[in-house]
This record gives sequence, structure tokens and C-alpha cells, in this order.
Amino acid sequence: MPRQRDVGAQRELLSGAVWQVLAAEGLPGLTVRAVAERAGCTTGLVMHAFPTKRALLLHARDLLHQRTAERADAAEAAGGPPAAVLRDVLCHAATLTAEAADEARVWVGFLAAALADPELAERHRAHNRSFVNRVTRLVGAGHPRWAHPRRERAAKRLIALVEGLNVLTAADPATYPPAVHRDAIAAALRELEG
Amino acid sequence: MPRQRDVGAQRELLSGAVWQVLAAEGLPGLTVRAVAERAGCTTGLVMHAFPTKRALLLHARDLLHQRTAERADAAEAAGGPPAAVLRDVLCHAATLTAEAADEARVWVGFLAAALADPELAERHRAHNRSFVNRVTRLVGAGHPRWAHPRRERAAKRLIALVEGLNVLTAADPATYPPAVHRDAIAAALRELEG
DNA sequence: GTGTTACCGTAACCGATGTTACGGAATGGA
DNA sequence: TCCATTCCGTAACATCGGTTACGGTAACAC
Repeated sequence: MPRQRDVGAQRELLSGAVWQVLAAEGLPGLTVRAVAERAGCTTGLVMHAFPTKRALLLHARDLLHQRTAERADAAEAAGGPPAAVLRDVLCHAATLTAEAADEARVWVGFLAAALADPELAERHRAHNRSFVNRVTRLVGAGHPRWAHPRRERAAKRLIALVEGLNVLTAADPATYPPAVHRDAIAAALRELEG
Repeated sequence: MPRQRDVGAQRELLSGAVWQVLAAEGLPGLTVRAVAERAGCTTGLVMHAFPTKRALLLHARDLLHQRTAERADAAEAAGGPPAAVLRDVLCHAATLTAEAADEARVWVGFLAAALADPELAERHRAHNRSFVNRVTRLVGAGHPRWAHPRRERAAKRLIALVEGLNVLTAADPATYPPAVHRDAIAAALRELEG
């Protein structure tokens, strides 16, 4: 039984390379060769770790979802008053750091790819809906008297605001610095409370 | 002097074909051949109307900007109380119709392309900034006492909300029907007035 | 140390894509 | 009617991208 490999670790490494390429070169630059180069290997390893390029993209998409969900879980687990938890979760989804800016560019790349790939689109919807559910729950924690539809509408507004800022920031960071994100989130939450 | 052509009309036709391909096939499907087929011609005409594929994209992008600006101008020209004008302009930017849904998908395609093309990115920023200026002006019409920075922050929040909804709707129209757009715009404007 | 076996780098293949060059066809004037 | 000239479809070219197949190489068992 000769040398063994850790397929899971390889796939995570390659998914990370996918993110880097998407952040640096955009969707048109996302080739198997570019991913291999970022990962420090050749296309041979890539095509042995994944049956096809689409499988690589799907894995990278799912892993991104998982990572962001973990961060949101952590923000929730920190506890505190409902309004503060909601604010923290939204801030973790916003573009307040350089890494978050990269992530926003990656997110746009995946979104554009999803508009041409039903399976990728399905993952996108599943991810976004689970985020809507999370924020709906957090809104409900601060407003127990509100009926579910009202909570959900408020959640969708909050998410749209944050994702819109992320998308706009991806193409024009100078116009949408972190202060704009913070101000927008604060204003939206103020409206929710008042 | 043999047959003459209307180069401008050809370019507009081809730009329309670019939008159709982008809406139907997404950015990966946007090839010169696909555009030619949509336009009912061959790649020969395309490459005679534009020196290169990038020039075609830039023209299509600019034309899209121009059309949306014209619609906003029309909404403004209709007149009425400042709050109503602002609401109408935002509603024209939102995804309330099937054509608007196509447009949102096209917008995502251009955005993803812009993240890999500095010139396309420059056009995107110019367009978005002019929209920020427009909305800032409309906010100011309803709130003459507000200083410019406050108007601009409010405008950026409104635009982020609408664009976020558009982007999310492009991938998941069922979760973000027109009613959600209308509700979000109404709530944001209510907060602005109150 | 040696043999066996899984791993992966190399390199080729094939379709697709942007771009170019040529030639036929259609138009407007003489 | 015929010609000259512009336009654009055809088809080829070079390159690139995803995928595949082969062969060397490195690790583990004995």
C-alpha cells in the first residue's frame, strides 16, 4: 500500500485557490490552470481531486457558505442583547475589512457563474434562504410581538442592504468605505427599533 | 458609391443582442458567435462594427447606462412632490417587471466582467456615481435642511438597498417578488421622512 | 533493500473562441 | 446595362481551456 493522500485537505486547498483566483482575476480568469498555479500544483492534481471543473466550483461555493455560516454562528454565540447580536451578525456579513472585500468579489463571481449554472444557482438560493431564516430569527428575538411575515420582510430588507453595499463596494471601494457600511447598518437598525 | 450601412444602428442592434445573451446565457455564454446569432448575423458583421469584443461590451454597457438614465430623467420630469419623485426613480431602478429582472441579470454579468476589466470597471463607477448624485439631489429636494454629507449617506443607503434586492432577485426571484421590493422601498422612504 | 502500488506531473487532444483575410454579392451611379 | 466599390458572410488560423492518458516517482510492506 504505497503513499496515501488526504483528499479532503487537497480539496480545501484547491477551493482556497479558487477564491484567490476569483478575487484577483475575476470570473473570466478562473481557469483550471490558474487554480492549479495558485495552489502550487498542476492540473493533474486538480483533475484527480475533482472529476470536473464544475465539481471544483461547487465545492468551493459550499465551503464558502460553511465558513460564513460558522462566523455568523460565532457572532450569535457571543450573546448579548438581541439588537447587538443582530448588528454583529450583519457587520460580519458587510465589507469592513480587506479580506471581506476579497470575499465580496468572490461572491460576485460565484453569483455570475450561478446565473449560467442551475446547480450553482440552487446552492446560492439555499445559502441565501438560510441567511434570511437566521436574520428573521434574530429580528424576532428583538421584536417578539411582530408576526412572522413582518419579521421576514425586515430581514430581507436588512440583507438586501448589506449585500447591495457589498456588491457596490466590490466595484467601487472608494465610494463605499467601511464607514458607509457601518452607517447604513446603524440607520437600518435604528429604524427597526424606533 | 455602392451600398451604405448605418453603423450606429448596427451597433445598437448588437448591443441589444449582448443584453439578450447575457440575460439568457450569463457571462460564460457571452461569445461573439452567440451575440451574432442573436442579432441574426454572423461574426463578420460584429467584427466590422466593433474592432474587438471588448469594444462591443463597452458600447453595450454605455448604452445600458444611457437607457436607464433616460428612464430616470423621465421619472423626474413627471414632477410631483419630492418624496413621490424619489420613490418613482427608485421603483424604476428596482426589479418590478420581467424586463427589469432580465436587466438585473445583465447588470450582474457586466459587474462580474468589470471586476476583471479596468475600463469596464471605470464605466461602472462613473454610472453608479452619477446615480448617487441624482438620488442625493432628490433626497435634498425633500430635506433642504440636511447638509450634503447626510443627504449622500441617505442616498447610498437607498441605492444599496435597491441594488441588493436586484442582485438577490436575479438569482432567486421567488424569494424576492415585486412586493418585497415595494415594501423595502416604502420602508426606507418612511424612515427618511419620519 | 526491494518490489509493488497509488499518486500526480507531463503532455497531448479536441472543441471552442477571438480574430483575420478573402471573395462573393449587393448597391448606387454612369 | 454595366461597372466600381463597399459591405459582410465564409472559412481558416492561432490560441486557449477542459479533459484525458501515460509514465515516472515516491511511499509503504516485507
